Amino acid sequence: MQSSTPAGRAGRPRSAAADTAILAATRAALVDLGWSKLTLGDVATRAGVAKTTLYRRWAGKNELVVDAVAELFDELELPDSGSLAADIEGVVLQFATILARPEAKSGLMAVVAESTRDDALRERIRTSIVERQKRLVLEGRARAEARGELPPEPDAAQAGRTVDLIFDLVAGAVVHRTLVSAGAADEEWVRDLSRVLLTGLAGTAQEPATPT
Amino acid sequence: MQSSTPAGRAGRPRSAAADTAILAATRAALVDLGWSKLTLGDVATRAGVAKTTLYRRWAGKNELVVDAVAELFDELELPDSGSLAADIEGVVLQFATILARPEAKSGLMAVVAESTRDDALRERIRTSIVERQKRLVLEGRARAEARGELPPEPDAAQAGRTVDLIFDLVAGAVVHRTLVSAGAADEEWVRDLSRVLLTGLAGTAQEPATPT
DNA sequence: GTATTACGCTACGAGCCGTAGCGAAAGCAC
DNA sequence: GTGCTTTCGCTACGGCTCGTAGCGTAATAC
Repeated sequence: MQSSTPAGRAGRPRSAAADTAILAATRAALVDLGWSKLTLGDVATRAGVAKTTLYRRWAGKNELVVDAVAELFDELELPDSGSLAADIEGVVLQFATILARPEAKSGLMAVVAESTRDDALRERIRTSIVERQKRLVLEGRARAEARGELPPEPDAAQAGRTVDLIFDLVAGAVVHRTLVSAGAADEEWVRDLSRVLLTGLAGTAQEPATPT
Repeated sequence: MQSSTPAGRAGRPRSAAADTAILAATRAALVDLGWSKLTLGDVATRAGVAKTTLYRRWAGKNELVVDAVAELFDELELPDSGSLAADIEGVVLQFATILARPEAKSGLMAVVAESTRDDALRERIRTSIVERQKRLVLEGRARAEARGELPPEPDAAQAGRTVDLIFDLVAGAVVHRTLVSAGAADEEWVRDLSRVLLTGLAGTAQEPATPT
């Protein structure tokens, strides 16, 4: 591990404590004020740093909030529950729990909205938040195939498309449920969701699961 | 149409032309500037009205953009295509087409983000945009039951939950695909989506393609 | 005609933005 | 230790947008 001066740089190193303080202050400000009323001056005051320090490290409000929110999603893990349905329900519940926090809600959606007009920002969101969680889908599918719950997908292109689709489907559903419908993504809802995902609409009224 | 003076109000009536001009100018400003750089002064100039006129009709940026975006989604219709899969694909493609427009993307997501801290705004979004489209799910399910494609749902509470779930699932998936993954919600993607919805994950590889 | 309301215009204080400039502080190389 | 380099805190600034107040004028109902 290279120390705080990675590449022979001389001079006073940047305070790592300031970084964490700023990101924490950003999340606190998101909770108290929301996206629109959040000002960088206020964040700097909360973090105990000067406003200029903040501008030296982040280009603006968008990038700062992306980094502050990204840390929230790093704790996501795929529980090994023994069945595909339980795996899905477990990880979706984790995701819903994170997304229920006010700093995640207002922050994430706001930067996504901004990213529609800023390709660099969208890439930052994808690499630091979204793409890192796609591993959960891949891992879940691999486990399900090993258990015999899902047939192996021979076509690689089709498999990739399916992974992307599942990811958009699950993440989008939780987001829409939480933010737009303003409903709780609780265990009952997650159970219904996993049932539809596994058996389809026709299977919702019937007895679920019973994998071949 | 009732004239511009609905209930015995005296005095000069509000210009209906100004309303449409303002909403159109708002959408144009969303395309040119996006949400964050959109200013009410600019919208007023584009619409050819005074800034004070704008403030007399809308409380702020949020409410204005909700109304401006809501008009985009009124054209949604459920095509009678003869099968549930085709119905789903048709209406999802319509939704995706609307959401691909820049004024819909940036405007809708931004107000949704704001609504996480403003209950009145979220209600406005739900009543003027979201809830009105839930009829599509209800109508599609009714048609599918009539065709025998879906079993009737005896439990009313369960049926309501399923409708909400399907709505969150479909709308959320299209939004996530379009905005976060930055992929095209084209015919191929929609076909995959409807297949997963109808047959579940296990069915995706077993009965592929179904080439038209 | 008269009352009432909407409209266009101007002007204003307030707040935030993003940057510049300065002196001081904190490490690194020697 | 002595320098060198970079970061830090602080202050100040022009510029922009906000949302409102005030005024005279325009348009309609009675």
